Amino acid sequence: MSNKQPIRVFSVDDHPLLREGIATLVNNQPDMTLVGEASTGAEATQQFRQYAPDVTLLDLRLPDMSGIDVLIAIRSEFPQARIVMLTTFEGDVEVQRALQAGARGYLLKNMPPSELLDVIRQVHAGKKRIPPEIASQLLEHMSDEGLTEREVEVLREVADGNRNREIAERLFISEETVKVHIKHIMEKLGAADRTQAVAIGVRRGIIQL
Amino acid sequence: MSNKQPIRVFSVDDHPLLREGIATLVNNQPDMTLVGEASTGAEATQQFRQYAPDVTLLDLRLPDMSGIDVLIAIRSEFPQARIVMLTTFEGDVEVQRALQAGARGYLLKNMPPSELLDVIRQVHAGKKRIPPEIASQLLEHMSDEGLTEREVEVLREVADGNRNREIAERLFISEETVKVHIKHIMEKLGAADRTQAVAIGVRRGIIQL
DNA sequence: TTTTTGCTACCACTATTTAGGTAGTCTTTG
DNA sequence: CAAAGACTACCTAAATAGTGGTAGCAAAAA
Repeated sequence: MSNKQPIRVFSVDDHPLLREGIATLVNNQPDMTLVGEASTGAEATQQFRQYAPDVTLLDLRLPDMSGIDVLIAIRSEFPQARIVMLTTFEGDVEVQRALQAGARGYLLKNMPPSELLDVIRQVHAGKKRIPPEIASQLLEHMSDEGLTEREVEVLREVADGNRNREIAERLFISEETVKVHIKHIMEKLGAADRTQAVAIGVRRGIIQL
Repeated sequence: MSNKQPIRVFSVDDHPLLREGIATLVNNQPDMTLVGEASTGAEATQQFRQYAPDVTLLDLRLPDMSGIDVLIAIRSEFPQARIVMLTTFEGDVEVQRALQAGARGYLLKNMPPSELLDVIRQVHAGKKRIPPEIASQLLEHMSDEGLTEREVEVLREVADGNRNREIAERLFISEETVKVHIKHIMEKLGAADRTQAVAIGVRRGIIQL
């Protein structure tokens, strides 16, 4: 039973050097082959159809679109697709959304290669694999249910240095309503003021600067 | 004259996958050899003495210390060291400090491998090499001379959601002085309020969340 | 259908921030 | 040594932000 088909791996990342590293690593494994590479979301969905990989390594941030959107696009067409999200850092909001969207694994790019190989094998075997340090982060913020769409929108305006009156004009609502939104944002994020709300929002990946 | 010694390259980065990619790429060039790798600042300075590389690729963010501090440490011992900074993103403050500290090149990690090889060869030949998109960013903010140490300190406190009174207590100065600092910070960064000052500070790499 | 959630809006009041100016001390630079 | 920059401090006044409570409406969920 040692003559199984190798795991067909597909890598999507806009860092050529990192792709090169993944390629070298994967192709050095007897039970894996890298079948394709893509550097944008558009390429990714297109090449997925072409190569039908067993496991896809998908960067969270791509030049043309969010990795999560790519994930959703691929899974809407291939619901059985096994996709592992790869990212440089740890905004827990993104993790949560990725898992809800059907990611089978989540990896930080600074992890040892053995970890990556392990996750590929586990995910290929049908399991899910999320590293404990990420999982614990998730649990930590399960309680504070996320911001609503509108609240995120307001938070973005706040981060741009707009005052409440300006935000009101830009979003076509009253200044009082803006205050209400900001109050809720601060409550949910546990922020003392709007500035810390922005800081926390960035740290958690709710908004990006 | 085709039988030159190969360029001895040394790579310092805490991302194993990226190091693997660099290693593969460099070792595939006829005129280069990778002579060593390090993943922390401590390892880096130690191994630099050991390997005496021609060109060093140094990540800006390392787990134990800033890449700039490593740069300074190495160059204080080996002033002729040719070091290229590598980073994922573009906070122009860091670039400026790295160049002032004697970096010979500055590269974003998402650049094509050919660019990396090009920079290695140019820097080895004694030239400096900064990509135009980074150089232009530098010029853009040359005018607004940077924040002072104290101002950066205050900006960090602001980002933590502290009010002026709290910042005053934490820094053992009067609330009025805090106001003055924040006023100067906003002027220098071109921010409309403290919140935007934090946002801009993060974007420029002055502070990190 | 009743309940909940999200978005909207207003009021009153307090707290905080921002803008403007002046000025002393110390260190670094020319 | 004079000049410049950095840090400190105080004052006044206006603008903005934050707190707390009430409430209507529509859509989604129970």
